[in-house]
Amino acid sequence: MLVDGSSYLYRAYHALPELRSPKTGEPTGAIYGVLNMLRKLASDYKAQARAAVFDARGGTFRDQLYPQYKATRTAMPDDLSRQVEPLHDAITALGWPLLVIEGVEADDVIATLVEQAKARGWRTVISTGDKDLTQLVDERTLWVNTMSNEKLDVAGVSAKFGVPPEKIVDYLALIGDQIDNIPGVDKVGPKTACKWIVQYGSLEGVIEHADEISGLAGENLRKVKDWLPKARELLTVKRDVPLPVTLEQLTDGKRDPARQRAQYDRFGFKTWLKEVESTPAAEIPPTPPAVNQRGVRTVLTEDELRDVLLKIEAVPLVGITCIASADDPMSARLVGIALAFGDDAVYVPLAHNYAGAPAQVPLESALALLRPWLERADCRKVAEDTKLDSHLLAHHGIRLAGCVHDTIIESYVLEVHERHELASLAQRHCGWTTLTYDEVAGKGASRIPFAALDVARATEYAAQRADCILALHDILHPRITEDEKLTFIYDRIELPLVPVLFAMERHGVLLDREKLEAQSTELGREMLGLEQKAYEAAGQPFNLGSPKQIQEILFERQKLPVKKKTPSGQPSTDEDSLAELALDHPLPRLILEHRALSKLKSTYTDKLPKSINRATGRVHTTYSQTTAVTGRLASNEPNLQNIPIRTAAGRRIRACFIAPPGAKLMSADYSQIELRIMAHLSGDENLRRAFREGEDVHRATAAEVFGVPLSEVERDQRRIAKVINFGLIYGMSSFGVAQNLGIDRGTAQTYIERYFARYPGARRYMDETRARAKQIGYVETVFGRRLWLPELRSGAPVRRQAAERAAINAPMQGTAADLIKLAMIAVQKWLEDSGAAKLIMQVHDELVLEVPDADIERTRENVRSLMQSVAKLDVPLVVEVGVGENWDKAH
DNA sequence: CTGCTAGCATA
DNA sequence: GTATGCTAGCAGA
Repeated sequence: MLVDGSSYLYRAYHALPELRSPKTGEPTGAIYGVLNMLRKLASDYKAQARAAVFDARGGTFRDQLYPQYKATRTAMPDDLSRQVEPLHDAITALGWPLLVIEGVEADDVIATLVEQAKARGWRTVISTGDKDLTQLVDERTLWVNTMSNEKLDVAGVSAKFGVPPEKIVDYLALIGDQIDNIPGVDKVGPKTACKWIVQYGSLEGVIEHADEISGLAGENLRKVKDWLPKARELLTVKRDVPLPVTLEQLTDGKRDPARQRAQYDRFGFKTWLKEVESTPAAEIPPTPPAVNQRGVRTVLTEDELRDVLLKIEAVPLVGITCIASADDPMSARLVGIALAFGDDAVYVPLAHNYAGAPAQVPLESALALLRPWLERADCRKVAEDTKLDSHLLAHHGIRLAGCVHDTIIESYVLEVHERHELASLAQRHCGWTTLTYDEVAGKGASRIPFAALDVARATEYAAQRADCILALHDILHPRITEDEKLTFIYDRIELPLVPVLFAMERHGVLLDREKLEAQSTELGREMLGLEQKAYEAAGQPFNLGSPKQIQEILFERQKLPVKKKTPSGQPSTDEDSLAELALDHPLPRLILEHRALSKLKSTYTDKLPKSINRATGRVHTTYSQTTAVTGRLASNEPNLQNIPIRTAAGRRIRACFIAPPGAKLMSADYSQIELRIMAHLSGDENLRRAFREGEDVHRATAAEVFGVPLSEVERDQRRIAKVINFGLIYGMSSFGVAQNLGIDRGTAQTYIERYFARYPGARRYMDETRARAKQIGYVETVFGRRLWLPELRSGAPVRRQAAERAAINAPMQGTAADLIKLAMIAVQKWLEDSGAAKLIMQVHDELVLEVPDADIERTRENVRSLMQSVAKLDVPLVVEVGVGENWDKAH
């Protein structure tokens, strides 16, 4: 709730009858008017953060931009200026945060806070008498004039002014602002301004077509067209002014009844005075913080634990978090459990083992007591990373159940771009500064195992976490349920996926350790040979793994031409540059070959055997469900989603992913999933037909772009078409396509134009996506997963264009992610009900299963049909399934 | 030991 | 041109 105090100050002063204090004779009308408004707003809207914002005395950056700014405005009448200080006092006594920032106007402060709110996914109400601020309205930002009771959302702004919020500044620039002394076009008022903007799209459009506009207005337009961009700049609110506060700090302060009494008495506000006097200070409820923090205690005996058990069985939802002995989920063990319920937050230490540690409930007896509650599905829990807690408890033989919610996932669904770890969430949503793991356990080398941590300190940390989990859930979950689309993503996709990923991680993948080690040896041998040749070619030995040394040898000693530079201005030695140099010189080729081998050896053949879990003999990656902003999963420690496939040497590594005796690996991958989604989203007839008729889509594209029959498409033509198809998914430019194909920009542009001529629906879709995203501030997948892209409105072209490309790509990449997640849930369900195979990996558009030999045919057909029928798009979904003794042969 | 850059593996 | 994670080298603490 952001109130433009200054706009109301003037309006209240002029609109209300002159009012004076019977006691002191000082003017009070504006004070009364503004306070009255704030009272009304406070009762009309419950806000998580609020501020009354006023202009500061003195100039702003706009005066520098335009010396005549507000030049015609007369000085503030004395009767009004005398009311400013008392009003500010009264506002703070009311408990409202007050903002008066030097050098910028209230408008800019409000705009900046609106941006902050948007970044947090919050809704905002701007209360102001100033129509200029309708430029800030969007799907989550409402404009209200509390004096006239007028409310405008996006549709309201368009209806009132005839132009949408993002065109308001263009519109205002044409009309001008008499009050601020910003001239517009003479004889142009709301009607003409609206007409022109609708006709030419924008202020730029109007200026471009100035010569075509007839009549007096047209003449006047031509006179001032060079001025108009500046007028617009003056009228555009700044959304990024530095502020001394963030939204989290704009919570209601304490009301000060004593000060209120003194003020109201002095001003002669009798009714309010009575109100304050009749409510004893103690009874005035302080505005509650977003949530109450719970009482924290340590549970050290079985009796206490039994007591806790009675309580958690009686409450509808318990916040739970397990404390682990180590970072790696598969080797960590339980050190303690924290629970939050009702007014309590408790920590049950179970394995603190430092000298002098208090006696604790023995792990085994505690788990025996808690097991029924932990394993019961109808004992409802909310955790902050259910998958992690499930692993920890599973090591101790407990199958955690009843995790009906997960705050990390709630945050991911609501605000994918934010950080989701608990400390950030608590700060953002509750305004709480919490202990972090690094703070209590130390970081880096000085980190101590949690089991060595003082129980009191551990309690503070752990119980606080459980407390935050429950509090955050109360804040986040309602925001999901009030939105049908986000509810689907949360309830039907993300939450049910958690146990699927848990099972995959836990089962793990089998590697052929000997084969990998043999490859390491062989790669090392080949690298040595290349090194010798490289030293010879360079005339001296050097480190082939050092870009810096390569740069010295190639560009300083051998004086080879620099093809491109790194972002830091160094001559680049990346693959493209070296490949170009390799055409004329021997050394770059040797470096490239060495690099390729070195990558495979260091990242894969050396590292993968080290990641085999000693206890299980398998590799257990961790899938992060809350990393990728598009909705994809990410895999780490080790990353199993970037195992090589393109080169022969790379495929040998893939061949080291094997099935146990009596089983095979099965790979099921969606064919051209993102292009199919584009065909669906864009509705392009030509593209849809190609997929419906089962054509090779790159070949079909080549036929269209090069105007040849399908059967006569040449290899090179298909290759070019493929690059364009991918470019499309990435929000391509001619520059990117040119770069990729090694052709000039003009030729690339010609290809793209021919493409769009043959697929007009695709072009329309791209344009509409960009425009709509800019208008509403976000893009979404077919299933309603939402990505906010505030940079779409950035003034910096590079950032804005990057956001535009993300806006094009995210719906396609994200819908693909939604689809395969739904498929995983369906496949897992089938496997649990009637299959014998195990899901073991996901690589964005591919699922990998470990299948007993006897079950292969059944599994193949069921997995295929489940994946293909997971959703009904406008084009068929096609899944290709392969089976083999290793991952390479399964393709 | 930590944090950064350059480079490169995947979809 | 989209989205990731990991490694080696290197500089500074």
